[in-house]
Amino acid sequence: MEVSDAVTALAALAQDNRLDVFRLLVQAGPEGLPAGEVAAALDLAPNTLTFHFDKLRTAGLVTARREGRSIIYAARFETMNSLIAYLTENCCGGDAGACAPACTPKSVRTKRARVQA
Amino acid sequence: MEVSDAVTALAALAQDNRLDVFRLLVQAGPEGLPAGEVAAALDLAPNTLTFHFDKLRTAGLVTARREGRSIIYAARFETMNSLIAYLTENCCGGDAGACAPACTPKSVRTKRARVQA
DNA sequence: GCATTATTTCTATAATCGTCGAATTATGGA
DNA sequence: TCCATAATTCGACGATTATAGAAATAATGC
Repeated sequence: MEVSDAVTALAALAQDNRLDVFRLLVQAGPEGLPAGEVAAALDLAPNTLTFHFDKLRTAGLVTARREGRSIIYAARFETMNSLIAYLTENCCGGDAGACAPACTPKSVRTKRARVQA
Repeated sequence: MEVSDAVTALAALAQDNRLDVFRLLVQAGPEGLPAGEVAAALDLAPNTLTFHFDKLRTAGLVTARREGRSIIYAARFETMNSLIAYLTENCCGGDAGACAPACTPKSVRTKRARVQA
């Protein structure tokens, strides 16, 4: 992931409502949610929501597809992966392992020797 | 980590120069770097740099201490950890493991099917 | 075609952002 | 003390942001 891509993704997530939107979409899973449902869940005006969706889509964090009258937005986990990977690398840059522990989520175990640099 | 803290930290990193500053400080390690050295390395005006340091400090991502005439800024890995942990959790919220592969730094292989990046 | 629903586009606005020039504070050395 | 160095504070500026109201577009059913 490029620096500029990281900045774009970070900026997309650096706003209350957008972070809420993204978390909701992550929770919803790969099938996503219609824009209207997101609007209802988070109590956001439809045009405001479009504005935020645009930011997320530009950052590659969500996809949009039409389904009947609705437009379904879904989280793009790949991009989120790349972002976390980027942050992890840059966080651990000089002092490897400093951030590694935090990167072991819930049930998934890697329990491997961390990067040594 | 609270949602608002995450937003603050994300916003702090969501800017080219600030992300560069933070990466430089991470590279420099726990001892940190004098502001002037950062300014020289990234070719930033001292007052502009102060502005950015303030954002990073407010987000808890860096610390500042005076040493003679210089003020030494250092990355706070702890906060970065919390941020990555927060993102990892919220990224994998509905679909645990979806982001796990990305959290394995550099040379560590999981040899599990991984989400395409 | 017309009405309804779902979402976007357009226009406007207050607030915040990133940068700059100039002045100011703080420290150390002659 | 006076001077040079290091960083901050202040005031200003154009640019971007987040939101809102009104109108426009797209899809569906009658």
